[in-house]
Amino acid sequence: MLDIKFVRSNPESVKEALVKRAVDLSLDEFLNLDEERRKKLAEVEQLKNKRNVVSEEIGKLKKAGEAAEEKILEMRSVSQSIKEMDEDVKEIEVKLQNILLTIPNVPNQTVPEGTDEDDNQKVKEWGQPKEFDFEAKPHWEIGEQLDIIDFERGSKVSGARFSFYKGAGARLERALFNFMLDLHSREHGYTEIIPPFIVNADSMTGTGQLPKFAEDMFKLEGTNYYLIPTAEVPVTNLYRDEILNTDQMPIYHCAFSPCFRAEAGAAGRDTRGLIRQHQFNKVELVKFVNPDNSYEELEKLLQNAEQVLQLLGLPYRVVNLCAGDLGFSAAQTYDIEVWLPSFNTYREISSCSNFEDFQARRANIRFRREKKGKPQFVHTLNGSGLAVGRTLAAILENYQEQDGSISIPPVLQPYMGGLTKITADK
RNA sequence: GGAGAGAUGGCCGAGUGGCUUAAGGCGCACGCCUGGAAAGCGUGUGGGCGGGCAACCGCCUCAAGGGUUCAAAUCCCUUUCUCUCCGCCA
Repeated sequence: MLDIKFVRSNPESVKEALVKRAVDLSLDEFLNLDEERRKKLAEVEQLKNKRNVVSEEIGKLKKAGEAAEEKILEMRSVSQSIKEMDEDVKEIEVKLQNILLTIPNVPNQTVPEGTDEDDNQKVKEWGQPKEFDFEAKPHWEIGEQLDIIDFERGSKVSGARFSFYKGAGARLERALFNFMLDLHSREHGYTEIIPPFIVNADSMTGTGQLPKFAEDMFKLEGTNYYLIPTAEVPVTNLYRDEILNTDQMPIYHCAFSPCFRAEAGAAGRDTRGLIRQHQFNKVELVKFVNPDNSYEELEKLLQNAEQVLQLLGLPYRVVNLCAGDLGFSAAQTYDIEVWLPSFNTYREISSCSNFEDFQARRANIRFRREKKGKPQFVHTLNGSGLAVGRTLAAILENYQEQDGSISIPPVLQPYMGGLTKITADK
């Protein structure tokens, strides 16, 4: 959410940002409502002041045993007017809030212009895509042939975009997220969190999923609960409505969670394999930092996520998302894309963003620079570190051998009980 | 799930319709005192919104939302959360 005072005093910058993002939204209604609200507010506050003053007089008159009927009658009608005007103001405020909640964040200065992913700016490439001297198989075929992933029974038991991990596949998944959590908590200074996997609507609003993206999520029928689409939601909302002390900042959390996504607009896309599932595991990195250095923190966050791929020996590239491809809440985002041989291309495996104070304002997360200073909003950042299912897919594809087996990356072998290879016969 | 009790400022805690612009204490900040410190004394000490260049002024805020009243922390209703007991349960 943008600061209403910022929108009021910088309408041109906001309009420019909307154009840059190719979002069709007129600010004029908002600006008019804002002016109307302030006008009515001044009027009703003046009446309330009168009521406060006169009510006190009535109290004194009554105490002194004097008549106060006339003033009481007058105040009765004043109170009625206040009630009506309060309703008007409230109505305007609801409208303003509804608009404000649907205005996306302003992209930062360095975000490249562009309308879709083709305009994203390549920042770096790491590793060489491996040349296979046989035909590289897609991970779903490998998974089925090794009997470590079962898509068919996933469909039977749940539906499309669900799957079972089995045997060495289940163990590999577990090895991956344990490896990631150990790396981030031991080497990178993140405090580990296991959050609730179900949250309320306030939390979804705090991070920006609601009100605009309700159809992307699973809501539990008859309740106010949602399955989380990422650990970002519960972990960012950890400090909702709190004022943090400077000495506890910056806060780094890493969190494991399953993620649940309705994939409403993705019918027909990535229908096979692990790339686009309704449920997948992810290790998420979340930071709460001082606004002064949030962009340094973004670079460090990106490096922490990249490190996972480097240690796993998976080739990847980093792109700086253009304005048109940027998520609703983000001011800047780097995507990390891993090489998938069967797709013959790079696919997103992590998204690292600085939200500046956009989420902090929605979720009301503040801090004080000095002990007696005014509270101000923190900057929040997060990034996948990494999406576990996609990482597993990347390992199956990049580490496949001609005989159909999979070699286990050395860093994972301790997590696999020393196993170095997954073969069909086991 | 059943029965009951609660929710007041950073913390503890008073307050059952107007003398509360939330008592008192703790904590914190500043000052006095001191060679320095402690103790003591004094002053100050939440958040949001609106107006104003500012000093400052006004409004709102006693879990949240509604209601009664000229006037609500206080009375009524709803919701949320916490605690106790019972039942069930990984």
